[in-house]
Amino acid sequence: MTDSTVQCCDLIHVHQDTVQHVEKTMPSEDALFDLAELFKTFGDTTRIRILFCLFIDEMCVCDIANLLHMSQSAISHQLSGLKRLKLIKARREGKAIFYSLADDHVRSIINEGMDHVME
Amino acid sequence: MTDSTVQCCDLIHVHQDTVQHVEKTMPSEDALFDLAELFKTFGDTTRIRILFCLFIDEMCVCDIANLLHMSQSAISHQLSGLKRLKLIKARREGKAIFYSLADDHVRSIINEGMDHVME
DNA sequence: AATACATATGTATATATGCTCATATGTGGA
DNA sequence: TCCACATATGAGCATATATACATATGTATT
Repeated sequence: MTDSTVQCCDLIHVHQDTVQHVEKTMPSEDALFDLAELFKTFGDTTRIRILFCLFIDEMCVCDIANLLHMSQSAISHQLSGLKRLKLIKARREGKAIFYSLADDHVRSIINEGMDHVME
Repeated sequence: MTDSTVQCCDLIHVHQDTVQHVEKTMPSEDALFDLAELFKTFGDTTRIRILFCLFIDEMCVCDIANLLHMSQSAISHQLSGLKRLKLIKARREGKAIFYSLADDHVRSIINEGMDHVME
């Protein structure tokens, strides 16, 4: 029994080739962290609703707050997180700051999830 | 100014047609909840790593626990959540219970996310 | 410069969540 | 039936997080 063979369940279910295959295809710790952070971001109805708003058009903070019936602070905090992950971008116009989707990848990920939920 | 026109930012940025478009395309509360729950599930490195294991082959609980160097209890708890969302399915074989992906949709959602993270 | 407005941000709090530990359930063998 | 093994599950704890509240920052107008 080698290091990469896992002994468990009284039998050896996971053999060396499977273990190696898993270890080869398992993303790096960094990639796993980023991936989890991305999905975690989509894992909140407020953020998803914000993104659905931006699917239609760019909007300023109070536009979104009004549309979603939420406080300016709550929306601003969430926008800050979305911006940190580069899912949205900001554009200043006078006193207002308009947010829009950074790229269409966001849309396709969420649509992919929606397809699964709706089926 | 009608009900569906939002007054904010001293100017009316969001006009009636935009508001209506958003309200039309915004999924129902139930759909938003399910969607968030789905992404929330992918938003944890343990669960993502479990799914990456099952991408390769079906595995029993202690297989996964060994591979991921985690406790049986922790893995079992997470598998329970994944099963509740019908992302994985279980098959009993004697004392062991083998888990596998419920469908390939899971794979495509995660791959879509991975594409975004990796670019 | 002073004020008003739009947004950002720090802090606090309530809730959610992931893991551990202990224990229960289910299965097969002696 | 008794025991060992694989898994499931309930409770508790530590951490993470979403929002509210208060306040700071940045911009335009007068």
